[in-house]
This record gives sequence, C-alpha cells and structure tokens, in this order.
Amino acid sequence: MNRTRTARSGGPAGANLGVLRSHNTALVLGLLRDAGTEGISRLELAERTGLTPQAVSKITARLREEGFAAEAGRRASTGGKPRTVLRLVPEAGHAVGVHLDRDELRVVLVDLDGTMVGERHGELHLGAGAEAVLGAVCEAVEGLVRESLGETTGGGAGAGGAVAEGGDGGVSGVRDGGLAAGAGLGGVRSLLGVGVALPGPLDHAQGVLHRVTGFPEWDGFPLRDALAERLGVPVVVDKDTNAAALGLAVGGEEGAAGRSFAYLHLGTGLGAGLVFGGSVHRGARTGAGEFGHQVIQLDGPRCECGNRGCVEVLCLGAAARGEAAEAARVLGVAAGNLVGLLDIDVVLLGGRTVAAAPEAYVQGVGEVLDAQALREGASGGPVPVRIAPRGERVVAEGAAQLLLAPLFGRGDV
Amino acid sequence: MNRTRTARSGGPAGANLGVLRSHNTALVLGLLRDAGTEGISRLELAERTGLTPQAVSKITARLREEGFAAEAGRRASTGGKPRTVLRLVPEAGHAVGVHLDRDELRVVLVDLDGTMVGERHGELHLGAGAEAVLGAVCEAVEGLVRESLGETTGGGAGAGGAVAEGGDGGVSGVRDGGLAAGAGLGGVRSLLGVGVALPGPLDHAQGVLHRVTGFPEWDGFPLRDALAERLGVPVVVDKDTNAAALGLAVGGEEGAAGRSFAYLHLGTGLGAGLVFGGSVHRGARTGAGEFGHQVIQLDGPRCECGNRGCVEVLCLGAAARGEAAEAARVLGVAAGNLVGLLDIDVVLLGGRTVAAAPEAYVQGVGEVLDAQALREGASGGPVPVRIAPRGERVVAEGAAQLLLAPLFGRGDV
DNA sequence: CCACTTTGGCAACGCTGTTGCCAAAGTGCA
DNA sequence: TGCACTTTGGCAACAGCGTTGCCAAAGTGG
Repeated sequence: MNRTRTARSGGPAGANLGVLRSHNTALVLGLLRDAGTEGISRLELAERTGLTPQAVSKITARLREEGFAAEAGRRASTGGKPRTVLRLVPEAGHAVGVHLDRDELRVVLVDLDGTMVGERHGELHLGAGAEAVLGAVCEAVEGLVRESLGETTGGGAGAGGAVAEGGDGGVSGVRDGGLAAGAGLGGVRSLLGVGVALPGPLDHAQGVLHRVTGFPEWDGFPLRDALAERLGVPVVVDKDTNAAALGLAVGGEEGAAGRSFAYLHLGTGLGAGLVFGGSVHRGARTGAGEFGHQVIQLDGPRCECGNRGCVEVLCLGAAARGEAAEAARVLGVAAGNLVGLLDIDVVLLGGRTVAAAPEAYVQGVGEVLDAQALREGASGGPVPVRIAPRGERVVAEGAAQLLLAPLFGRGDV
Repeated sequence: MNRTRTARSGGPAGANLGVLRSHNTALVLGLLRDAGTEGISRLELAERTGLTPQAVSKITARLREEGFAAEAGRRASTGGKPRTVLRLVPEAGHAVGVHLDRDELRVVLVDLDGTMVGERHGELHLGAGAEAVLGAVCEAVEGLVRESLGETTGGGAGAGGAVAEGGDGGVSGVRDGGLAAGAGLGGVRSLLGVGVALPGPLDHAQGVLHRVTGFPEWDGFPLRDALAERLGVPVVVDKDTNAAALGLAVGGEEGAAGRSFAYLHLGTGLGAGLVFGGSVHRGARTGAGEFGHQVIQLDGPRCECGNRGCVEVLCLGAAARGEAAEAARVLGVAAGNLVGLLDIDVVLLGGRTVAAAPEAYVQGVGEVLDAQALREGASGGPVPVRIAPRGERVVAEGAAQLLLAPLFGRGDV
C-alpha cells in the first residue's frame, strides 16, 4: 500500500503526503504533551511549528475527533477573542515498559503523557532460562494491563490509528500480522505495545539479543518476536541505558527537548546512554554507549573485559573500597573525555552506586568538568552535572517511551 | 514568505509542500550524483527513494529543465523498452572550498560532482591580522573563480533556484541581502558560495570564531559575514576536521553514504571529525571532535592544555621522538575508546604526521582495535582502519561540500 | 451600545505525489 | 515480416496536504 515503507533499507527515503501529514501531526502531538496540564493554544502551536494557524486547526480537529486531544478552557483575552486552550488526552493511549535486569524485573504501565498508572516489581533470575523468563514477563505484563485497563476498555481512540501511519518507526508491526484476533493483549485497544530494556549487547532494529554478559544461553535469542507473538502487541527491545536516556530526553525537566546529554549509569557495570539533539544515538549496531571500558590509564590494572585501565575497574573499584571521592574523580575524567568529544549540554548520573552517595558524585564529576572548562575557556561555561530524576524507575519508564516516542515525532526510535 | 523558515529557533519545524518538494528533489539529486558518470534510470530512482515512478518522472523533468540533470543514453533492454539513463550535469553548479591553516592557504573550486576544477595554494600567516588574511583569501577566491568560470559564465542553471528552497540549511543568505548587485562574485551565476574551514574553536551556526589557538586577535571575529560581504556570495564556516569529515562522507568510496565514521587528523594538533549516519556531528556549540585532549593516562605527563595524560601529548610526543609504533598504539587506545563509545563503522586517519608513516599508523591502530573486538566478540568483526583518501586536499574539498551538501540532502549542514 | 481586536472555522485554491490509462520502444517467436 | 508480449514513461484526472481569502464568533474598551 504505502511504497514509502517497503523501500526502506538503509537508504534515504522519499516523502509523500502521508509522511508529511504524520510528521506534522506528531509535531503537534509532541507540543501538546510538552504543554502538560497547562495546555497550549492553536496559535501558539502554529508559532512553534511554523505551520499556518489554519493548518494547526485542521490537525487539532482530527486529533480531537480521534480522541487524542481536547479543549481545556481558554486563556485571558488580550483585547479580542480569548484563545482556546488544547491539551493532550493522556488516557487515549498506553504503553508498557519492562526493565529486565540480571536479578529483578520491573514492569510499568504509562499513559500518553508518560505518567505511570501501574507498576509491578519483583525478583527474577535472568539465567533461569528463556521459557521461565518469558513466562514471568508475560504474566506480569498481562496482569498489570488487565488490572489497570480492564479486558476490553477502549480508553479513547483506537491505538495505531492515523497518527503513526507512514511513520518510519521500528515498531514491529506484529499486531497486524498473522495472529489470531483477540489473542494476548490484542483486545486492549488503547495499548500501543510493550518496550523491553535489558543490559547486554543486542540488536535494537531486529530485537535480537547478542551476548547478555554472564548469560550465554540468551545469545542470539529473538526476544522481540518471541514476546510479540506471546503478547499479541508490538514489542520493541533496547539496551537499558538507551531506554533510560530516551526516557530522560522525553520527560526531562527544563526543556531537555532538542538537547544533547549523556546519561551515565553506575550499577553492576558502567554504561552510558547518549542523546544528541533529542534522539538516542545507538550507533551502527546498537553498540554505542560502551563507556565503562574506555581506557583512561594506559597499562593500568586489568579489567575483567581483558583490557587494562578501563574506567569501570578504576571507578567501581574505588567505589567498592568506599572511596567515593576517588571514584567520582575517575568518573569525572572519563566524563570529561566524553563531553569534549561530543560537545553535549548536560551529564546525568544514575544507578545504584551513584544513589548511595549522590552528592559525592555530582561534586566530584563536576569539579573535573569545571576545571576542564576553565582551561579551555569554553563558551557558555562548564557542562553541568546532575542526578538523573526518577530513580530506580528510569529504565522501565524509558522502555515504555520506546513505543510512545514515535507518536510524538521525537527521536527516530 | 515561507513561515517555515522564520519559525526555526531550535524547536521542531513543521513541513509544508515546499519542504516536501525540496526534500524529494534533493534526494533524487543526491542519487544522481552518487551514480556518477554511469547514470541511473528513473525506475531505479523510484526504487531507491520509495517514490512512485511518476513522481520521479516529474522531479527529473524539472531538474532537466533547470539544467541540473540530462539524459545519457539507455540501458540494455530486458524484454521491453530499455530504460533511459539520467545523469547529473556537474557544470550546473560550483562551490569554492577554502582551507585556512596556521601557515598556509588552499583554495579549490569544485563542481556539483565534487570534482576539483581549479586550485590555488600558498603560504599565509594566520597571525598577520584580519585585514591581510581576508584580503589574501578574497584575492585567491576571486582570482580562481574568474580564471575558471569567467566573468559572467552561467555554466548552466541559475544557482539557488528551486532546489534549495525551503531547505533549512545554514547558508547565510547574504546573497539576496542588502548588497549592491554585481558586487564581488555575485555575477557568476553557477557559483553557490564559499566554504571556509579552519582550526580553532568556532561557531558554525553563526560563522564566528572563538579562540583560534595561538592567535588571540581572531577571538570573536565574524568571519562568515565579513567574507560574505566582501565576496557577495553565501559563505559557510566550519572547523577543519568537520569539513574533512563532511568531504569524506560525501565522496567516500564504497558506499560511505549513510554510514558512520571518525576521521582522526594528526597535524599540528590532534583532532577528530565525527559522522553519524551520513551527517556531521558538531555538537551543541560546534565543539565536538575534541579528541586530542582525551585523557588516557591518569596523572600522566602534562599537556599544554593544562591537563595531564592527554592523547595528544602522548601520541605526538612519541611521534616527535620517532617512535611511530608507540604513537600508533596510544592513538589506537584513544580510537578504541571512541569506537566503543559511538559504535562507528570505520576509522579514517589523515594529516601530516600520519602521512609520514601511514602503514605504521594503520597497523598500530588496527592492532588495538582488533584486540578489542576479539575480547568483546563484536558482531561484524573489528572496525577497519584506513588512510583517508585525498591527502592534503581533504579539508579544502570538504569545505566546498559545506555549500554542496545541502543541495543533495545529505547531512544538515 | 458600538468600534475595535483577536480567534478560528468555511470554502476555494495551488501544489504535491498517486492512480489509471496508453503510446512508444524494445524482444521473441511464428 | 508480422504479431504478441514486455517494459518504459508521459498525459490526464485525482486525492489530500497546507495556504489564502473571507467572515462569524467572542471578547475588550470607550
């Protein structure tokens, strides 16, 4: 039907009217979301998008008809007819985010706004075998969805309607595929799909795992398709750090939209999620963000990866010895390398190790970056360092955004 | 006139029919260029872009009418009417690339194809003062253009026609501004503009220099506007490494289009140009690519930047001592950090230091990356290392691409 | 109460890529 | 040599996008 989609194989894509329409619709939807409960007027939308007011009127009329947007009062008059305020209808769509870690499972259900409306959390051993893990995930997801959204509750408009059409997202599309109607969660109309985030190296585009560190039995497992078939809804898979970064890019405070940052995660290992201009940088093979095995001490102590002087062994080693200040200094040097190389706006820190002594890390990393900026006379001052918001839910909520983000035109998920 | 352009201030941009048209036109033009002298048929264009054959026919008809494309024979029949082959008309447009280095000046003139059709090269001291430098640049540019293109030679279609319209490129637009008609090079119709590449930190978007290392008198100098006013054509300014990277992204051998790579330049200093998915990554403040002051030896020898253990001081120090192998090993470690962090496809090496012992560097860096890939069991094997093509002209030719690339829809120059 | 300002919908429009159709230009077999 | 068949690619009509011109609706201010 839509040739634009079929011809996509890495090459550049031509755009037709359908693509144009969904692009602009996604843009408007994104601004509606960013406006939150406060809402935004048609004319403001026109100004921000560069579209004419009339075009915005047509687009918002469609969105209202489909249930994604609604009128919400009006602004004060400035001497003429007051502007009508529009807002997103958060209940018109939902997405599930799954955080699959080495020893625990967290499942959240969020609405279009990104607000969490349900959660499940428990222990789970990743090495327990595919069948057991998949079963646990499916049970948690289905239970949570049915509990929160009911059996066939529509919530609002039909998901997967006009909005995502023609988009180039990586959504699997299994939903429309050869699956018996009514199977799994296919009946829950407002459910857009399930995003899954987990550690190991993997292929985001295909949804296939490579070598989850320490669990060789997952090597080559087609997680996306396996889950999509069981659940009957689209599934997207990504690295945990990428999901977290996406979540932070979307819901970031003070205008993170369109900005660039690095999310450094200190947990069992040390990884990074990179966001440039609002979209997650995954690299050619979803391998970007290998921050922990950056060498910062030539011929330094041996790391378990086989190399010498990696940040991970230096930083986490110091942290394990209780030397948070030294760990922060080492992390700061590596972060400085990254900041200089990529010219980002902010560094966000997260993960268990950081949570144990947040102030020490923010200060320690900040000092190194400040000194660097001072030396270079950087325009705009030093790059700020902050603790990433949302704490332990950052990955799961970001995973849900793997499904939501394409609707809003942010990032090329 | 075009609201799309006025509303752009960092935020997302709505698209109208004009944007759609120029997007598709640029796409087709890009494929025509990539096809080279061999040409490409309408149906192939349709397949590659995802547009319908009829849409391609309309677009190519416009391009032929405007002089940018022409028919060039036909393919062998496969049982029906043979396909007509189309090709780019290189003479329909030209761009000047200026490489302004600390002690020399190189100016090249290239056609739409990127083929060099003229060159000037000489010594120039960057510290000689703005007036002297600008004068020398303008003299070289004007002399080269008039010598190669003549006083008012059209070459082909009018530059700046329907193609770039509605595009969001950073082209200055001074040409249409408040300049007396016929001033400078405004009369040379096929000339799209001048791209200037130089070392120091600078602001690509505004075309303003920051602190060219060692030449404080350039701090804050509005190079783009100053040159645009003198020459009477659009001017774009960028860092030398970015320009080189752009040039390599465009003219790269074996399908560099859409790929990701890092260009490491070892000259007076050590810098990098990054290309992700075919577009140059400049970062928030055109500061990306600060590769040389990456710390790879905690508390190592002091670098002139004030920090300790930077790659630059270690690598170039070893090179100065004649220890190319050690320099390559150090460079390899830093390159490995970069490759792991960004998951790129290729590493390209260039610059005087590398040119002195190319094999040693390719082998030394390659060994480090191979070992890293082996340890990680990287899918797809190790990242290849190669010498960047084009030698000493890489920056100047890339600078010219600052003007050409927007026409072809590659990168967001 | 009326002049004025501002919002935002209706209708006509221009332009995009798309679809249906068919002439043109080949091959291949009788 | 002729005819059936395949493939290319232009012409014309079309659907749908954002745009423009116009005007009713809904406020403020004197």
